[in-house]
Amino acid sequence: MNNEANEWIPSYGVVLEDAALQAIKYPKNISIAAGPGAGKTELLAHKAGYLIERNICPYPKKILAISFKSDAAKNLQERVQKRYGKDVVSRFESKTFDAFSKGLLEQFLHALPEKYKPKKDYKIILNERTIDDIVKGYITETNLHYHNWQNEYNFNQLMRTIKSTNLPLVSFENDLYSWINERLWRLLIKGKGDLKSSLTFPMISILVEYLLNQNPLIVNALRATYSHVFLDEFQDTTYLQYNLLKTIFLGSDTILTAVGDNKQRIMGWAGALPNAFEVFTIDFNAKQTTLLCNFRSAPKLVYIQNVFSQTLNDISVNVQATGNWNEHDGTCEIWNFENHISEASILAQNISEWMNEENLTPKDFCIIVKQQEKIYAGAIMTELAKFNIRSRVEKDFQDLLSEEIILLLIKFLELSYKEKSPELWLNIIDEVIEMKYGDIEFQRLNYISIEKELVNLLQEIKTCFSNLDESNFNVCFESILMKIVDYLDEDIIKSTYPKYSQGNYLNEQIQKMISRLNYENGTSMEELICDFCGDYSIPIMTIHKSKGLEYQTVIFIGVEDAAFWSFSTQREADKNAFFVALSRAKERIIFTVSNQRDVSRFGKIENTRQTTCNISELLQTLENAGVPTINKNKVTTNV
DNA sequence: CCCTTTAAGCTTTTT
DNA sequence: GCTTAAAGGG
Repeated sequence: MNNEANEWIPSYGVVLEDAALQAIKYPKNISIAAGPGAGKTELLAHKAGYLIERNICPYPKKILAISFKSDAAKNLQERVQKRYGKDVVSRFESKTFDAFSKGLLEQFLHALPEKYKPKKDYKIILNERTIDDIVKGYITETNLHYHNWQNEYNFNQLMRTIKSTNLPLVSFENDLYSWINERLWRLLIKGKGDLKSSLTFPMISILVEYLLNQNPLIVNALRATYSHVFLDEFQDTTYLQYNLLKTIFLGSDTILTAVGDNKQRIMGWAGALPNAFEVFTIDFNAKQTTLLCNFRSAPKLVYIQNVFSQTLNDISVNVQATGNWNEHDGTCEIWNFENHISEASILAQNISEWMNEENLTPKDFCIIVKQQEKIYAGAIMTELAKFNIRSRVEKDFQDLLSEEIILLLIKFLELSYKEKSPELWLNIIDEVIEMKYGDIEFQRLNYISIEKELVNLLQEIKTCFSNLDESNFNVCFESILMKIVDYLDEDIIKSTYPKYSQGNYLNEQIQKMISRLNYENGTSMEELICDFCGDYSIPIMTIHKSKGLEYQTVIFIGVEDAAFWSFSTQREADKNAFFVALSRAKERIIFTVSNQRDVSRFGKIENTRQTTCNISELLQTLENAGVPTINKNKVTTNV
């Protein structure tokens, strides 16, 4: 067996470094520090393949993979499918922490005591601000100690109280927050009048934690279901999530694999544990290992990342650039400007030249800012437009482009102009069969009539689009999308993806999509969809949104005190953020600094460099690694 | 009405 | 840490 295990190699001809192979085969709890570009998704996908193919995760046991973002969860699921196929992926559950706990709550709702049992059709509260109105609108009791309590509590403090609630509920009349909190929980769990039973995701975690503590049999069932658990982006685990993890798996035979990078811990302000890996290693007696390859960045950039990572509060290892590179490949420079106007025009000029000389497309670039995309990238968007280069703030599209219904609609629209793509055709047919005829036996399906219906739909889409009333685009396009929704059947969409049953959510997403389409007279369906998917635009985003992504060229605008305002209080977090931005680039990264910038949102041009937080420490580290600072002030521009 | 104090926004995910 | 609007006091 041991011998056999040593001979195992990853599928698909993928080459993994030794440390990764060891981590895949290690039979106990392990934590893996995987820096930028280390191939963490690939590692987990192959570990899943190894465990299932080798029967180390024996049938009918499963592997559970928990991520924080739905994109990451989906990505991992798809990678396992791609590398190891249906048999492996059918026993691999990749979901987000919230999806996992929501699933548990719904599956075991009956086991909760009546007073903590939400209604079956409870609503999810995403926007916590609405809780303020609920408290003021629905809690009518009076408190002897706080006659005017509605105006005496601090909203953020109340949010913290909710998230640190221990069940069963206790409340003291003379403790304002516990008093409100108890009433709020009861109110939200059961609803009142026209207020439906409603929960936030942190509340779901707390309820599930309580449920499991009260019902050891459910815990045992979970332990028996999952022989292995993968934890992705582990540095971002919150207190609630970690507790739930401990409640379920601590002391069990289930083997845990935690992957992540302390150096990319940028969610601390949102409640991530300060030392998740440390705590995990101790609690679960886990072995620690570190991956040493970077498959993303050119050698010079990896060198700079190594130097920078030594200034971070984490064990520092020298990572090796891996791939088809020459020793001197990679460009990193700091560009200094007098003001944001010259900065924008010089950058746009350079981007245009790079596109022409190196045959790059907009998607090879990314403009990253610390925060407030429209303020920091506003000027460059205008300048790029003068070169006929499109750019867009990706935030407005990212959420929409990860909505299941939007992805479905896009697929149908794509098929209406890509008639000769058998891959897309089969993919859609598969999906339609699963959604509409999932419970019908394989042999009894009438493929011919299913295909015929689809052909009819595509024909209708084409006819409708070619007869489009150009002055009334939104209405006409909506009718096209509604044809697809009708074809799939709204009720079936809602039962396949329950989130669309909530309120008007489905329609809202469709309306958002229509409002973001860039139609001018004569735009073809293909151009419309490709544009919507971002094929023609340079993406503009914050560091947080860029995490996990990579680009040939990265432009970081505004390495200035005014942008890194939290640097004096959140030094580590901001340094980590800077490291995340630095490590997005495959071949070239330019950092810009401007003496003046329009950052006030009220049209006041301000000095952005000299305040008290003094971010220049970061630039100094780069200069020490040999990064040149280039003064771009001499160039004359029309201001 | 003017002055001081206080709070919120700034970076965000999740069915 | 900095900016701005809202709220409270005299």
